[in-house]
Amino acid sequence: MKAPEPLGGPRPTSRDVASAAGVSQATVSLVLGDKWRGRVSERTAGLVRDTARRLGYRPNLAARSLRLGRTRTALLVVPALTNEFFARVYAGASAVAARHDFGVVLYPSPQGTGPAKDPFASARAALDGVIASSMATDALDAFRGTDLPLVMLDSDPADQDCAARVNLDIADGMRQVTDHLLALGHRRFVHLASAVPSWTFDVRATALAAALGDRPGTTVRTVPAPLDVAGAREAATRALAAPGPRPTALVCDDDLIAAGACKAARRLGLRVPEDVSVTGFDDLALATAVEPELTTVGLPAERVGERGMEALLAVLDGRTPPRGDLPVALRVRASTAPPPRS
Amino acid sequence: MKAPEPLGGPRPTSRDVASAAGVSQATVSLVLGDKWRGRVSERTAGLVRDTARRLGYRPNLAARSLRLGRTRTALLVVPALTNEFFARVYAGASAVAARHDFGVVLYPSPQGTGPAKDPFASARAALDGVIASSMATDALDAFRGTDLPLVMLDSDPADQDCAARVNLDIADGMRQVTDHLLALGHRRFVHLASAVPSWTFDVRATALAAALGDRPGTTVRTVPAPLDVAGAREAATRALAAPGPRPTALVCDDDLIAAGACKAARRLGLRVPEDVSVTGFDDLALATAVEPELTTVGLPAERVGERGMEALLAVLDGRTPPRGDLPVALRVRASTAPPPRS
DNA sequence: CCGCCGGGGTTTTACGTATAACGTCCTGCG
DNA sequence: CGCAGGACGTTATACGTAAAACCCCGGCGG
Repeated sequence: MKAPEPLGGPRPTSRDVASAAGVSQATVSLVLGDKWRGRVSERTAGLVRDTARRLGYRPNLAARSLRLGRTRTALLVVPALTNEFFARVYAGASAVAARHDFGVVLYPSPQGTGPAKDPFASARAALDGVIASSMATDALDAFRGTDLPLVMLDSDPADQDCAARVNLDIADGMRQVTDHLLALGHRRFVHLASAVPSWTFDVRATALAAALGDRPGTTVRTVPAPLDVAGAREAATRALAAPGPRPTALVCDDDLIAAGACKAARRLGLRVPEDVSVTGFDDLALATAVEPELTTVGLPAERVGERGMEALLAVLDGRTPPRGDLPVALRVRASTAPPPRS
Repeated sequence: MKAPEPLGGPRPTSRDVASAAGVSQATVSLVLGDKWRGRVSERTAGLVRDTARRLGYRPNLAARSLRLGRTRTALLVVPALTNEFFARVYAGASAVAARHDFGVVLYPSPQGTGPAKDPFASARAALDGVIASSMATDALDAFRGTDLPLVMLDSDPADQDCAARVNLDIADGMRQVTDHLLALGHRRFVHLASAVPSWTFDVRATALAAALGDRPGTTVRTVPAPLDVAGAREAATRALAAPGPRPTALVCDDDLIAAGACKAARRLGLRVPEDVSVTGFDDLALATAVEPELTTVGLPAERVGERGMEALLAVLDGRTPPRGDLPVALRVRASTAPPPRS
C-alpha cells in the first residue's frame, strides 16, 4: 500500500509541495534552502518542511545546478583504482565531500578500453573543480589551462600551475628507510625505482642519494622496475644476479616492487631478511600479507584524499587552502635485518 | 592569441554559437544533436559545427538533464573500492559507460567517516539507474522500491526484485576447486568461510557441500573468517590447531583469507603445500604476490562490471538484458599438492 | 493623519537546452 | 495562374529551482 507515491510517475517538485502546503513555490525554496529567517513565520516553515517530507520531495539536482551555475561535484583524476593507494585516496576525498554534500566523480581509468576521447565530454560542464594525481599526467594536460580550480596530489612543488597542492613528505620517508638500513649495517644498496615518470618517484631517488651522500663507503645502483609484482621480480632478479659484490639491501619504490623483489630473492636461493633486506613504500594490505611482512613506509592515503578535498573546498570558498606536507612513518617489520657476515 | 575564449568568464552557450553563426539557437541544437536530416542544409550544419568548435562550445549537462529528464548517469553501489575485485568491476562498468557517453558515480564507501545519512541526498535526482553488489546490503535497501532500474551483481537468483542480474558461476568454481583437491587425494577439508552475509559466499558453502556430498569418506568443517589477512590468520590458526586429525586442505572463500591461512600454517611450522594445501577465490594481484602463489578461482571482475552496465543500458533502452552466468576458471598454482603420507 | 518600516509572504525572472509548433520561400503540377 | 507541399529555418515553450523585486497590512513616530 505504498500507492500514494506514483511509482512509475514523475517525482514531486517544489511546486507540488507548495500547492500541497498552500504556499508559493518561492516559499518552499526559501524554507528548504534555510534562507527564511525573518521572511517566513516559524509556523509556515514547519508546515512546508512537513509537507515536503510527507510527499517525499527531493530537489532536482539538474535544475539546481542550472540555476546556481555550480554543481557541487569534483573530479578525481587518478591512474587506476586497482591501485589500493588511490582507492584509499578516493575514500578519503569522498568522505569529506559527503560531509559538505559534494559529490566525487572519477575520471574513467585510462588503461580501460579507452575513455571518451575528450576528457571533458562526460565531465566538464558538470564540475566545480579537479583533484588530480601527478601520476595521471596524460589525462591531466586536458584540464590544464581551464578556469577550473585544480588541486594537485603529490606533485612537483616547482610546478606552480595549480590552485593548491597536497604532498606527502616522501623525502622524509625515504630518509627514514635509509637511516634504518644504515643503522643495521648495510652499505651496498640497490634502488628498485619505478619506471613511471612522476614526482613521487623522482623525489625518492634524490632523497636516497642525499641520505647516502654523506656516508662514505656506501654504494647504490638504480634499477628501473615496473609497478607490478611479476615485472618487478624480473628486474630484481637481474639486479641480484649481476656480476660483482651482491647488494645487501633492496630499496623499493613501492610495496608491489618489494613483493616482487622478495620473490626474486627466494627464487635465487637467498633468504629475506637474513641474506638480503628489502623495503617497500606505501604500506598496502599486501605488505602484511606476504612472508616476511614488509618493512615499509606508511602513507596516510585517506588523509591525502581528505586534504585534497578540503583544499578544493577552501579554494572554491575563497579561503586559503591548508599547507604543509603530510607526515609519513617507517614501519619496521620482518623484511629487514643486519647484512650477512661474509 | 587564445584571447577569443574568455578564460575566467562564462562558457559559451548554444545561443552564443547561434548568434556567432548567424542562425537560431534551435538550429544549433538540432545540428549538434544530429537531428537535422532534411531540416537544415548541409552547408548550414557544417557552419554551425565549425563555429561550435571554434568557440569551444560544450553543452551544459545540467540544462540538458533538466530538459530531457534523464542524466546519463548510473550509480554503482559496492562495499569498498579498496577491495581489488570491486575496483575492477568499476573499471569495467566505466569503460562500457564511456562508450555510450554515460557516467558512473560511486556510492560513497559506507565504511568511511559516514556517507550522507540519506543515500539519495547526493545522488537520486541525478541518476538513471543503479548497479549494486549484493554485498552492499545496507546501502541497497535504500534503493529498493524506487522506480530506478536496479541491476544486481552476484545476488540470489531467488530474489526477483530487480530489473536484471549478472552473476558469476561461483558454484562451478567451487566445484572445480573441490574436484582438483579430491583428485590430489585430499579427504579432510576445512572451509574458511567469509563471515560477511552475502549470496556469493552462501553459494560457495552449498556448492562445496554438494561436491563432497557424493564422495564417501570425506569430511568438512566450516570455520568463519573475516575478510582480511590478519583476521583470517587467527581463524585459520584455530582451525589448524583444533584437536583431532588435522585437515589437509583449507578451502578459502577469498584470496585474502587464503593468504592469512598460509601465514597461519607457516607460523605453526607447516609447509604449504607439502603439509597442507590452501585454495583461494578471486585471483587478485595478491594471489601471485605471496609465496607460494595461490591456487585460486579466477573471476572476470571487469566483465561483471561491463555486463552490469550493458544490462542497465539494455533495460533503459527497453531491450531485454543479457542473461546467463559468467564463467570462472580454476587457476592451479603452487599452494596445492597431494596430502602428506601419514 | 501621514509616511515609513518590517514581518510575511507572492510574482516574476533567469539558468541553457531540446523540441513542438509555426512560418516562409520556391518549385512543380493541375 | 493558383496553390500544395517540400526545404529550410525560426519562434515559443517547458523542464525545476533560486532569488530578486515587489506587494500588502498593521503599528508607530512625527
